[in-house]
Amino acid sequence: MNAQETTSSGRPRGRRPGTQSTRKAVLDAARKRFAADGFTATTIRRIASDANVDASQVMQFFRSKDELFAAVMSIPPSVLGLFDTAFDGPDNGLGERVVRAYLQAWEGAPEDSEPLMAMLRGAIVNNNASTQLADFIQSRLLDGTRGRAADDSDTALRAGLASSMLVGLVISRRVIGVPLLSRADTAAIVRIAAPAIQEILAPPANNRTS
Amino acid sequence: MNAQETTSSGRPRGRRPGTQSTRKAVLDAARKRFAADGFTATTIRRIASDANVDASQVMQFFRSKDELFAAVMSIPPSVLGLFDTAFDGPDNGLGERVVRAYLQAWEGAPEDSEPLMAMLRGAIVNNNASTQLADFIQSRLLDGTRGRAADDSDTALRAGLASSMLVGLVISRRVIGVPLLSRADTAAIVRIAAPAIQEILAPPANNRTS
DNA sequence: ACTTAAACTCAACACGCGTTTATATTCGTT
DNA sequence: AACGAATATAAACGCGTGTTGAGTTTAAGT
Repeated sequence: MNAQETTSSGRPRGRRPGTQSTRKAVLDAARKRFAADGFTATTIRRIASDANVDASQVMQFFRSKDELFAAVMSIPPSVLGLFDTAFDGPDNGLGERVVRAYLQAWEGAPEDSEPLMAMLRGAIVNNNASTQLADFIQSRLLDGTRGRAADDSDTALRAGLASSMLVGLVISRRVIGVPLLSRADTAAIVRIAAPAIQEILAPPANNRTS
Repeated sequence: MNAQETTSSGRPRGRRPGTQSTRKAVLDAARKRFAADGFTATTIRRIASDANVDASQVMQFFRSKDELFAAVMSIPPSVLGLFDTAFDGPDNGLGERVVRAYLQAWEGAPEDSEPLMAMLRGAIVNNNASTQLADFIQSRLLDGTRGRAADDSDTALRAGLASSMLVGLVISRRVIGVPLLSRADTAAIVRIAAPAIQEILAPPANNRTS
């Protein structure tokens, strides 16, 4: 099955897939909506209307709301790069670089932050999103901490812990909207949070287990 | 208006309010459901069925889904006490006591943790919940830190920051379900997180601003 | 010209939701 | 016994949802 009529020269017949401009428009609208309103509150009809497209076209390109959401959620490479480079350089200042990386990822350019916000908002309601966010929290810092200190069994735990705490900070600022935290500027937050994260990722010897 | 038929002795007529057993059953079922499934995924019909009650009775006792949710979310006094007492004692060990208080509040007895879980899960979708959680994050630690250190302008910020981070930890463990963090036992988490929180709430002098 | 498939439009379906209305039953009070 | 409020039951309403299918138009191939 799935056989396609071919000419003698083996080329497919019929109209060729055009510019994917419509698909792109839908994807853009979906990313914005999911990031702003969350998974449940976002409707396919609304996305379609935002993209000036019929709702059934959305279903044609992406096969369901879940698949559309999954397509929106993937973490942009530019964000991954942000975290990778955060670990370059000496232990000294590690906490600050990591905190900055988190804040920048979630508060930087819309193309970067929207998928992350969608992931964050969706994680409570959508299984796909919570798995993805769990992966993110669990593994993102691992590369950075690996080989940095004596490789105890709790290096991974430390990485996950720091990550979860920083995600909590972002949630409070951007999702819940705690006034005190939303209002505070990046510099103040970095100043306070950086030493704490440093303490977790590269603790002084007297706090370590082994 | 709202006048009620009264007898000559001024007492109201008609059947008196009975035991509130049904209302209580609904409230219990709702608390469990909201905590487990979140606001949107929880339906009134399901709550009613859990409580062996007709859905329209739920509407009679609580006037809407939102009001029912609000009734469920209030933070239990026993939890508030937990935080109050966490700040008794010396600066030394403050971080550990606070971390323990958070973990215990969210992982202790169901009567304590369910409203908090409902609040957490609801905060993404329900305005009421996010306001309540914002209040919680912003103010819970304030009492504890007040008067503890020189009362800089950023004492409140430090309190909110620590709170948001610990909430992030709880979200990762209990809502998102990051395997690494869910699996880890309380002792390990306290050991790693306590110094970081201590660093935020009662930082060494060289990290402070004023 | 004719065929094929992609892109698009329109209308409808089935379902579950929060909520309302109407009606029946219980039961303390007069 | 009669009343009236508290409580319970049953059926339905209106709406928005994700999703489907049928039909039309457009573009690329022979």
